[in-house]
Amino acid sequence: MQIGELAKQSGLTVSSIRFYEAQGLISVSRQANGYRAYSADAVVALNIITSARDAGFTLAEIRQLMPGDLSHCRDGALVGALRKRVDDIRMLEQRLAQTRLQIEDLIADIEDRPEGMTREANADRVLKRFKGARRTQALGG
Amino acid sequence: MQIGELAKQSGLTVSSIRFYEAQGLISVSRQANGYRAYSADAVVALNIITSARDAGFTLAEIRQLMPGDLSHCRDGALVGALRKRVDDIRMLEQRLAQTRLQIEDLIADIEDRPEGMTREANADRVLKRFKGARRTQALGG
DNA sequence: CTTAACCTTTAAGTGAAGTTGAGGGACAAG
DNA sequence: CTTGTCCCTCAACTTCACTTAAAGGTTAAG
Repeated sequence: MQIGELAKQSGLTVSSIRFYEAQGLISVSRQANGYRAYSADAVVALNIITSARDAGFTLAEIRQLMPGDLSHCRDGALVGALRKRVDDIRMLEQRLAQTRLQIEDLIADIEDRPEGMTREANADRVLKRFKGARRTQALGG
Repeated sequence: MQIGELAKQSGLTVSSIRFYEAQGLISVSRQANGYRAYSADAVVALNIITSARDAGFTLAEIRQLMPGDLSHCRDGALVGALRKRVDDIRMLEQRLAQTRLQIEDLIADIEDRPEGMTREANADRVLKRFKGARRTQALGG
């Protein structure tokens, strides 16, 4: 598969794919003419990258997480790579769940202001809930 | 409250708060000496902005969504956008969970290698399953 | 009156994540 | 052998979300 086809299948632009390669997130072999030659795995890799990015991982973080080439894994190495993938997905899931809970709390706070409560009283009420709920906010890693 | 105090209470920097103001996300009145004068509501507003940003909204989007006055939060645009984001995250979580289960099954399968099968034959067997399993993955979004 | 900790503005700088453009090569169809 | 559509590299540009710097005003304490 050439880069244009991969772009279509992954929904990314050609330039983004080249950019990800330059950043060390993916690697690729070349045809005799210098064109990049991708296997179907590349679509999966790009989908993982996109999901991770959507979940708030930086490209630098994703570079750490991405296994090199799954097809070169043999026996123990393959299981190792798969386990690592499972761990990565678990991390992603945790981050997503946390973000979602934070938003759900926020919606509840916005909507639950009791009738007749002053803005200031509500602000206090909301603040108290925030301080409890928003401890684990930082996305960095 | 002056801007330094608001920065402490919100966990943002003074410069971020001024930046948000310059971007039209918040407004503020002034003391006689020109200093910004914030009410307790500002802390809540900044927490909403931070949550929305963590959820992937750009500042431009947040500017559209932010109610001018917190007491009119029921107006719905903000809550509606937040709910949609929650739905998106839920879908992503489901896909990730499914992918993870597939990989975990696969690991179990590898470790269950039939007696007498060479490691290489097993790797081939597993890789074929892997490619099959990942076809239904659709992590993107 | 000085010092220190606040605050003000405007402008420029930074880092992440790409996008765009220049200048060219590869290759199939007519 | 031109035309068109792919592809290549490399460098510059853009957008977003801030941060930092420069130059100075305000206020309380000693």
